[in-house]
Amino acid sequence: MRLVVARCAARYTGRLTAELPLATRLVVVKADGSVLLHSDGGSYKPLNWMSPPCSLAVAEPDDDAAARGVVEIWHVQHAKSDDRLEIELHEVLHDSAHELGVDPGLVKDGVEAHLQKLLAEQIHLLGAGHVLVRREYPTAIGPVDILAKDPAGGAVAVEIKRRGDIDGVEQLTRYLELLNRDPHLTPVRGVFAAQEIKPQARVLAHDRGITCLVLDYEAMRGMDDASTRLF
Amino acid sequence: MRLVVARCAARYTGRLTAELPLATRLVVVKADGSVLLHSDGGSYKPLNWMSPPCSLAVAEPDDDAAARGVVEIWHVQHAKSDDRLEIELHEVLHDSAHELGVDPGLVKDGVEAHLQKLLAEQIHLLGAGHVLVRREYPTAIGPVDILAKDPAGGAVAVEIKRRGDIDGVEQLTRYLELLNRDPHLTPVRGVFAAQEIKPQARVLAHDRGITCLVLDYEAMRGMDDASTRLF
DNA sequence: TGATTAATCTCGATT
DNA sequence: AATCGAGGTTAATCA
Repeated sequence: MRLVVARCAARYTGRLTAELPLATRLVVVKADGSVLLHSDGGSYKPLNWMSPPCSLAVAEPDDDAAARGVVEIWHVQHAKSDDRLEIELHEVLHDSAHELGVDPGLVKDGVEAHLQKLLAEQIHLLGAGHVLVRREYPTAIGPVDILAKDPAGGAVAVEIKRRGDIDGVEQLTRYLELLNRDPHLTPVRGVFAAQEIKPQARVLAHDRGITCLVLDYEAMRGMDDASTRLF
Repeated sequence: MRLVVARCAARYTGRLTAELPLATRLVVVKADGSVLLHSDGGSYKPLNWMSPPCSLAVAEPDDDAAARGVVEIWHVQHAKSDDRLEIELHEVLHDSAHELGVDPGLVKDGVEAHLQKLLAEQIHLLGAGHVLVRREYPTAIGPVDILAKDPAGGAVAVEIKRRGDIDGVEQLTRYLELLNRDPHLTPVRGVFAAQEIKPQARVLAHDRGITCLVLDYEAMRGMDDASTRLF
């Protein structure tokens, strides 16, 4: 990886044409030849970039460009399309190269999946006497996280989220609508379970007759550890 | 902007939880405190990041962390949510800071401008035998996008929009009113050209005797590429 | 200003 | 390989 801080201007042509006026920016050249142009603000999206696979060719400026103060011109050409990025370097303030090696990559911890597993094992958290029917109970619009039965034999559909937001309630509502069309299941009660439930979601859920259940992830994991330790 | 190349591990908690195992990466700290963790591959999206507004606090490792080889711990906390990014630095290979200043930002060449250029080059899209008179044909209330002549020698005024809405038709109507006062031009026919024309605009245009022309940007760009490749 | 939509989207999963 | 859908999306546009 090569890091260059420089006063530069750039032009991109491809899906669209765009220009970057002269300013001081960070230019990152990754091992695969891809290039990122970052300013000192904004979010993670670069001002301009070239995705791999691409090639980088460094050229001397012609007389005209040199007269404008250009020191070097970088031509970054995409390998599979005619997308190109042209960077005019006017003043290089920093230039360093680093060996980074291959990255093991991001490991996403499926807290939501874990919560589902734990709640299935600790189904009594829905209330005493509840019984698990199954996880990932299939419907036409996708599986419901958990289907259970309450002590009276009534069906209970559970939607699990890490953060309980309005769209989670909407999702559960759609499932309930479908499940209630099944004469063997109806009436189906809804439970919206999450580590944290937003006030708006709570109001909407209440309005639709859906029960809210706040899950204590740490406590549930503790229970899980305790039970596995017993056997 | 601060650039750090380091062997590091990271953990994010927020909408989801995710971990980055120990590896050598680029850490970018922008002026607004936002942080990017980049590997030496992939596209412009960082492996992990924190968007502004956020704050960065550097802490000494506790004994346990120090025993694992941690030199420094960075706590990056989002200002408006409980999103947090924790970076454990194990070995700092590079560390430099740079003053970048404010960036003027990306200037996208408007699709509308590009459409005008393309339609001027592919003026036959108005119908066989049409000839370009000029782009940006001046009138008292501003320039008409394109003035052309049809095979019979009649003047054609074209208004180009990305999204054809009612006010675009109104605008073209005003131009036509003015142009038709010129005895050398009148009668001037109107063409309302856009990538997409709203039904209301289409009805109004038809009512005023204005022709609607839907432009296929991709196809027109393809034509442009083909023609430039020939010469 | 909040909602909606497009993006040089990216990224993973599934067909 | 191609397509589909979600994203800690981001960014622009519209009401």
